[in-house]
Amino acid sequence: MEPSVSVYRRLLGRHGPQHWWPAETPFEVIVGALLMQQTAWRNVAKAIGNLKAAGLLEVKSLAAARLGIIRKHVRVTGLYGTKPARLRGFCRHLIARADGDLGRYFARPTEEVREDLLAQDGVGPETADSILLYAGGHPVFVVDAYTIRIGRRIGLFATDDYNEVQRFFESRFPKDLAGYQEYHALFVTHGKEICRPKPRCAICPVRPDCAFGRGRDG
DNA sequence: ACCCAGGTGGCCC
DNA sequence: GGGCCACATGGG
Repeated sequence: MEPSVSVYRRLLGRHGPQHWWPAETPFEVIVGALLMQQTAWRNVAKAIGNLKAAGLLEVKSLAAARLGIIRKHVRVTGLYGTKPARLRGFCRHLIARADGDLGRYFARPTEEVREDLLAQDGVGPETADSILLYAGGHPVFVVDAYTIRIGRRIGLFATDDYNEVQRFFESRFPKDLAGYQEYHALFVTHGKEICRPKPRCAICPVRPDCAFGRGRDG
């Protein structure tokens, strides 16, 4: 059995369907992806709630808002020296590029949209792919720290290079939107719950209830 | 008082 | 092109 498939099945069996991304609209996915960087989802949820309450969870209003106002709402997610400008800059780009219409923005070949996303300040490979996969409906495999950590520990691959890991999955796992969405979500859920960055000590390096059984990871 | 979080961009070599 | 580092709040 193809390893990437069996790992997927084990994660699914262990955690169940995740139904990601947790957002109401594609625009919320984008805002969430930009705010998510290096913080906990709980804080992103608060920030999104703040923006929504202020009527700023919409392309044009956010594009027109003052940085200080945006900062006030997203401060809880940290890195507020950069996130507000990136958020607003991205919205302005959406307007310039597609009149703020996401359907129109995403209506191009995947690679073209991906290049456009990567050209935006604050949008690296993971953020771009998350947006493509969860907001744009483009089937790209999202790689994140958990994907790399877990994949390496269970011997799926040895690299820690984003593109290599992405190719690993895209060339083995069936190319399917729902499957990609679910797989990435499962990696994150498993990682948050079990796969710690560093072993705390030699005696209890990992949690024992990992879906991959004993061994090194968890 | 640490360590970590679903990264990214800027430096330095 | 790879290897650090700052960015900043909130929670364990």
